[in-house]
Amino acid sequence: MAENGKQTDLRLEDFLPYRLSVLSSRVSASLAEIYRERFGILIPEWRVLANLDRFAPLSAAALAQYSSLDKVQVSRTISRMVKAGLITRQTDPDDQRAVILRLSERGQKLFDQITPLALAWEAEFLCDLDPQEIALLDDLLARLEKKADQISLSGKGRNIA
Amino acid sequence: MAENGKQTDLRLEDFLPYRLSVLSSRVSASLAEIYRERFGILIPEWRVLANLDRFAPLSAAALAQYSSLDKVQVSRTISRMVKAGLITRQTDPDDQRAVILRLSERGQKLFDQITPLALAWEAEFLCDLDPQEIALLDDLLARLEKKADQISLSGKGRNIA
DNA sequence: CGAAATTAGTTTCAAATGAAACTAAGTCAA
DNA sequence: TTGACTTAGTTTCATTTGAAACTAATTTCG
Repeated sequence: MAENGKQTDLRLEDFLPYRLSVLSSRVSASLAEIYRERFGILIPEWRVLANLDRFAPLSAAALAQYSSLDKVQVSRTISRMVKAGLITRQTDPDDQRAVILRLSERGQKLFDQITPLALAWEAEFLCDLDPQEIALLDDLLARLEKKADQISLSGKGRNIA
Repeated sequence: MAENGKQTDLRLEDFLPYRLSVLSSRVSASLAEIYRERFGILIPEWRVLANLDRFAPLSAAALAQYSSLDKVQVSRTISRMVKAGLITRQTDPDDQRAVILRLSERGQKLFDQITPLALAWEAEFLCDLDPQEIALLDDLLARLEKKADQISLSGKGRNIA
């Protein structure tokens, strides 16, 4: 974040990639603690719950897409969640390679319990910003997300998960 | 990011912790590729270079503080960098437990080479925002960083790295 | 002083990660 | 068809990670 126009030194704490990394890590760590302590799940489980709540039935590949997890993570996460009775996994009759994933009743209930806490955490996190500032942040992030997509894509054919 | 006031559903792609995590991952992956391909170093190395450039001489503990790395990461990173001839590590004569870390000439030269590319990457990343928007983003992030510190600290006595 | 507690940094060990290999199923084209 | 190619998801294996244990040095205070 070049506060001044031509910056010759580099202050790491002003460098946007560093700031995003530190901020994101702290935010994730704080939320992960809630998910784990109160509900016994990890962040990938949370992402799966949220996406199946909205989009089920979903294949593992579609779930990976929606949740920004790679296919190995998805495979392991759904195995854990099936074992824990949070989701159901059945073979797709139209394509025996694929699985059809849905929330179980237990998974739905868990998601419904976590969601208010997650939203409350977010609200608390944003409580010093007024609605206009939140809308601004939303817009700025959306534009940076778009830019990051461009940059990622230009970085050869890597799949960014 | 509750665009609407009382949100009953949860769209993961609007959930700020998720957005930060995905954005940060992509940004870090893109930069890490530059560091690795063109200079053969990892992100922890980059953080060490940047902090020693500004603050050397530094102990490992101080470096951990400045770079938001935990002490194990710092220990391993400085070992790699000493081996690669990028930094020097000497025992502090005033405290034989502690080390005194400095950039070597080679490390300084490497840092001076990487910095313009890192800043150029950041400039490219931000190129769709005008200076006023960048200042705004800077301010919003600073406030969220402060909030994240509060939340982290309140989460018992965990050391957040 | 000298025993207990603390601190700096390293090492160990068990868990998490992800690239690449793999299995099984489906598609395509000759 | 049927043999080559692609795709879905899982497993393997080597690497990365970080908490906890450890070593060595310093500080505290009885």
